[in-house]
Amino acid sequence: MQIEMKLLLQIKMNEDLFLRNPEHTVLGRNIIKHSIQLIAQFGFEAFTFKKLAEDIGTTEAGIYRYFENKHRLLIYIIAWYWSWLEYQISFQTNNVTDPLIKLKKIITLLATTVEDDTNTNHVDESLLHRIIISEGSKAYLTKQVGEDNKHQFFKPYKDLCSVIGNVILECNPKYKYPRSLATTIIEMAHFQNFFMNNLPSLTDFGKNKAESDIILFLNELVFSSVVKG
Amino acid sequence: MQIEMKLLLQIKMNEDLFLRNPEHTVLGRNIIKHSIQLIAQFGFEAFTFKKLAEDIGTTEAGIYRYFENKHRLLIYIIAWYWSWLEYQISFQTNNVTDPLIKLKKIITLLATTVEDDTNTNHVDESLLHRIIISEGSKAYLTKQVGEDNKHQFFKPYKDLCSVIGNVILECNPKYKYPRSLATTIIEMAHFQNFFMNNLPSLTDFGKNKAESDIILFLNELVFSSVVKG
DNA sequence: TTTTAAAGATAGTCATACTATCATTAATAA
DNA sequence: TTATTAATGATAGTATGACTATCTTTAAAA
Repeated sequence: MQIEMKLLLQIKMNEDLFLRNPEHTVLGRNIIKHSIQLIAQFGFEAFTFKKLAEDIGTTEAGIYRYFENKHRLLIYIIAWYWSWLEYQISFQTNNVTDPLIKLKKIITLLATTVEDDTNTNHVDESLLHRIIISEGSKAYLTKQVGEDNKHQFFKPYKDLCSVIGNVILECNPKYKYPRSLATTIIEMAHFQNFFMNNLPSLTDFGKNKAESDIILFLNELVFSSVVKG
Repeated sequence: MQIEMKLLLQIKMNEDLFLRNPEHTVLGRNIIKHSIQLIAQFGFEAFTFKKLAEDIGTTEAGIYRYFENKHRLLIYIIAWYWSWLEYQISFQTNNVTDPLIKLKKIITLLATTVEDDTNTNHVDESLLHRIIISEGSKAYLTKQVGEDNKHQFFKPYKDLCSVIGNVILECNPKYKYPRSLATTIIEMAHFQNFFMNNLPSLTDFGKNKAESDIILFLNELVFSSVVKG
């Protein structure tokens, strides 16, 4: 018998997002796992707590003990993703001194389809990445955005934006729009992907449908404005 | 008594979007008018045909005679906006020979809060602009995007993208990503506005909250990559 | 062994997204 | 003018979604 050593990555989530911490119980982790699967498969609009409950083999009321409503659950898994991604970025750009290389690496990480991270048991990052692409902006494009923001629900996204903004400033301390450029990179990494696969004539990647082309576009866009005379 | 001359702007809409043409009847025009008001006020999620019917003074069934469901109605008014905007752009850049000036003008038009166009009676473009900002991407960020695309529902958006892409190519025939840059301009003109007003720390416009700053950012972004050595 | 927390089971409320039907009104054609 | 048809009004009804409430069972901790 072999003893397995496994470093489990735990992400600390905003307590206001849930009624009962889903990380702490089997049912809770099942809720996260199956909601990621269902939202990725059917889209957020068609996703209901009833279907989720059936999928898990529990009841609707059981889900409501963890999450107030499906919007909170969406914000939860999306916030989780941004936190995880920020960790990935800090990990993968560790020891990189050249900020230009760092920024390039970040763009690649943002625009590349993620593989499932085996350090997180119940979360399939590859599915989550697809959710971010098609549902990500629905987290904040609501009338409650102000309320949700007061609860700090968007902190992971803001933190990521801030990290990227700082790397941009390292590249060029005089650049005037580090945060707006950061959100542009994040949003466009995902929108161009969505367009490429669903409305290809809105992009220049219709033929190849290659993520690498999106990365080239973003690099060209970012480095022309950040690095110049 | 004075005879008023008024040029009424009529936009030809995709027939598949409606069951009965709303432009042709009083009730139809009321549906458009009031849905724009209600969606702008309460957001698309909270918008229902029942509320719309009550607002107009008709019944739910009455609305269903014009639109299959609220998503089609959303696509309708958004498609209308893109068509109207393309007309505005062609009008306002008419006789401008310098493509750089043309592109600058386009960026300004995209990022500036619209005033109500008195050539369109039942449509309040200023409200529509706010809808585009917070609900615009919900038109296509769905699982039915493929089906809707087959119906050509996104043609006005694509046409606008194509127009802007061509101006970009006029500026620099060698530029490799005219369409992706066009969608980036369009989406960012609206997302930066939304962020500025709702999640300001995601932008560099939090202090002033001025659209003019968004325009400066977009100009800087676009012209650095389009025009260079 | 007692207490408590979590989960299961079931029921019920209210709103939303529709569909169906029949009567009324207004415009148009014979 | 009347007959016909198109649009609307009025009303009802179904299925589903988004919850809330309550009661019982199970499992873990004190």
